[in-house]
Amino acid sequence: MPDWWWSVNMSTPRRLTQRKIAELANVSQSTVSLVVNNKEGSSARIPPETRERVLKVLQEHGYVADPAARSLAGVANKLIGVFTYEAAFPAETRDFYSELLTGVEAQAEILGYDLLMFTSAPVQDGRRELFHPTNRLRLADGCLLLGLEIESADLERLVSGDYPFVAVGRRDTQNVPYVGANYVDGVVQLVEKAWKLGHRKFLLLHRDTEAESVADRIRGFVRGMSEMDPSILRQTPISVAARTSQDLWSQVVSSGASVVFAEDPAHASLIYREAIKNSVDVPRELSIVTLADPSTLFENDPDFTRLSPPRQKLGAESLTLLAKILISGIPKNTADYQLLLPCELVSGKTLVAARV
Amino acid sequence: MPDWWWSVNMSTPRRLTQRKIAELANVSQSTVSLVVNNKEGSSARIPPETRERVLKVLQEHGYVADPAARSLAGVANKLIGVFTYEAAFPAETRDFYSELLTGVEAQAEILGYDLLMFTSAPVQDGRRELFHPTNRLRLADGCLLLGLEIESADLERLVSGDYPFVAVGRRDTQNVPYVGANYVDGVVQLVEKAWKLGHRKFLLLHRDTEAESVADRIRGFVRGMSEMDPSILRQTPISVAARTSQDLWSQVVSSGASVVFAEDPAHASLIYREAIKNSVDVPRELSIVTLADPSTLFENDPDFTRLSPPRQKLGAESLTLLAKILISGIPKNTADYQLLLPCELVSGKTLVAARV
DNA sequence: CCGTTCTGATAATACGTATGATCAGTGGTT
DNA sequence: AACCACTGATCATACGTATTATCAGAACGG
Repeated sequence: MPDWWWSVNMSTPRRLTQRKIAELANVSQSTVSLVVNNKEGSSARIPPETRERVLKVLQEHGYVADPAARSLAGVANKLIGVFTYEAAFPAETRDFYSELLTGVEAQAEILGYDLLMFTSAPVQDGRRELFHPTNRLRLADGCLLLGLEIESADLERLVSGDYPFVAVGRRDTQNVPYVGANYVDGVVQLVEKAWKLGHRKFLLLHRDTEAESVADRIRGFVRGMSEMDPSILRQTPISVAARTSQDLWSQVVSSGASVVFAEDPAHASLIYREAIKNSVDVPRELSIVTLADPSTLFENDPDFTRLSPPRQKLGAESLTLLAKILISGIPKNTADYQLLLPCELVSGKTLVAARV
Repeated sequence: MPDWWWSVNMSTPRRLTQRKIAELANVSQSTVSLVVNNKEGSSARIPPETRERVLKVLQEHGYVADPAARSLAGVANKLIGVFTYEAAFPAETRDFYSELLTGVEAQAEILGYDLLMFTSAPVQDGRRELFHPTNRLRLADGCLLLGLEIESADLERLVSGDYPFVAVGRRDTQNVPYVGANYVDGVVQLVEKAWKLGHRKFLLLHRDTEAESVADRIRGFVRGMSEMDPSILRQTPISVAARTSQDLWSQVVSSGASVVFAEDPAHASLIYREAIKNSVDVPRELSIVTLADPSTLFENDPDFTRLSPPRQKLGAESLTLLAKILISGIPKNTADYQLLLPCELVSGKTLVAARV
């Protein structure tokens, strides 16, 4: 950060304030406030004439209340914070966040919320830090948390701090409101489907992470396999995907699998390319299934048979849930505030009957 | 103002305030503030012991200043508003905004700004309205304006209202600070290049819009052509692109052009497909040049020879410029605050020598 | 005519932070 | 002793809005 930075001085051009409106309309500041907020009833009696007069002045001068002052006075600001553990827009992370944000944005538009992106959070080890000395969480009415992995410590601190928030994606941490994708059931279905197509030799490759969304998919795989045949499950390799393309391929070959479940589409893509290189026909000799939508970065990918988490809907529903929480207060029993949305199953072209 | 406004009540869980810290550290609130803001000098004398003691309490309780209160007290909030005339994240507009926002976000991270996306602005005729009764422009220190077209009225109002802002993209309106792409010179170069390759029959198709960025490209085309040969320019059609694929194609055919300058990559894409359909070889029989980067939505596009506006850089530089304005105050002479960045010229594969 | 209720509007205050003005004390100088 | 310079810290106030309590006057009922 450049060092002239902190010298920022808001040479505030004097704001248009309620007091000035009051002077112009020949009333008191209180009256203006009451008119602005459309109050009426026993405690705020304003006859139509006066109201009109004030409204006219307000209109003419394009008055807008200072949100900071409102906030300080205890009024919600219709401001939702959005925290992403990684930069949200760059190409690498775009596929993941962009869809979610599309949903969030659309819903924000509908519900009348503005979005506060916490981009100033200092980056530590490639990840943004939620709780830093100058975090601005409180500026927002509540906050959405996005990220493959979310620090459990952060979640606990938010919960114990009574801060209204919603995590996007299922979370293991206690009392965390979230909206996630139902990966378990989705993967179970995919396993069933492959099984019915005659596959018996499976391989599951997944990313090396503790993320709940990945764990859920593994869980779904295990459940699906054990529903089909527990003894086969026992011989089925479930491994972290290798780093290099070649190693990945040898994982596939040495497993002897007829169908690979690649949790990460990027891995599916690499495997597919290696298959071509090694003259292995996909899907006739090897079926590939992936458990998320592929990145747009990988062109020339086949139309993978896959699980498609409803990312836009996840974003939209998260915001809706947060709005609910904001209105009805922090929930005691968060179980009511934990939502799982079904994944779509995309047929694609990379899963066909196993060869006999 | 909508009437749900007041119904949302922040059941504020009592904040951790400077006063409480003060009690715990046995000092006054003022002292805490001074420590928090790291003040020193003649007007704020705090001996190391006291400072340490206060810092320790601050640390232990994880105190964070209320941004609303700070803002009210006149401190800049390091908050930059981002206004897009269309939704920023959806696929249709993603190509345009996403690159810009990537740059903005990266720079915001560097300069320590948070971003406020004005998503609550009501949509009128498919476009968001900047000045609406509940606009929250003032919540931000300043604002970035994104959009192919920007209402001149909005710009004037911002200027006359002394509101710090920067438009992304060159603007005709007086006294508007902006960071834009130098389309004129870029297109001139492209014209020269085509000319040197022997092309004499040109066609320029552009979108039907008053947007400055489009006008600049047309201007560049005209300048380039007239530098080559004014008499040929006079015979060169410069038209609004037709709506349908077929009409577009007949525009191309009837012009007899050996090279088409398609301002909008989407048009280039359609023309390319029609060419294939009509067994016209691109680029050997028809060269195609486009004046922006193609959308990722159109797959199977060739590698168009094109002008590539530095969108990420545009975003980053806009934020930098706005930051400068915030520090040094609203400029009187905005000429110093109008920046044009050079476009990159991508060679691509769709412009080759004209047939003799 | 007096107490009561109702009406229209305002005064006063709270929200949490930043900062210029101020104050009490201390040590030094003439 | 009177004056000054300096230190450590606090007081008081401003920022703009929301809201409660209050007030002056009118209308009303007995």
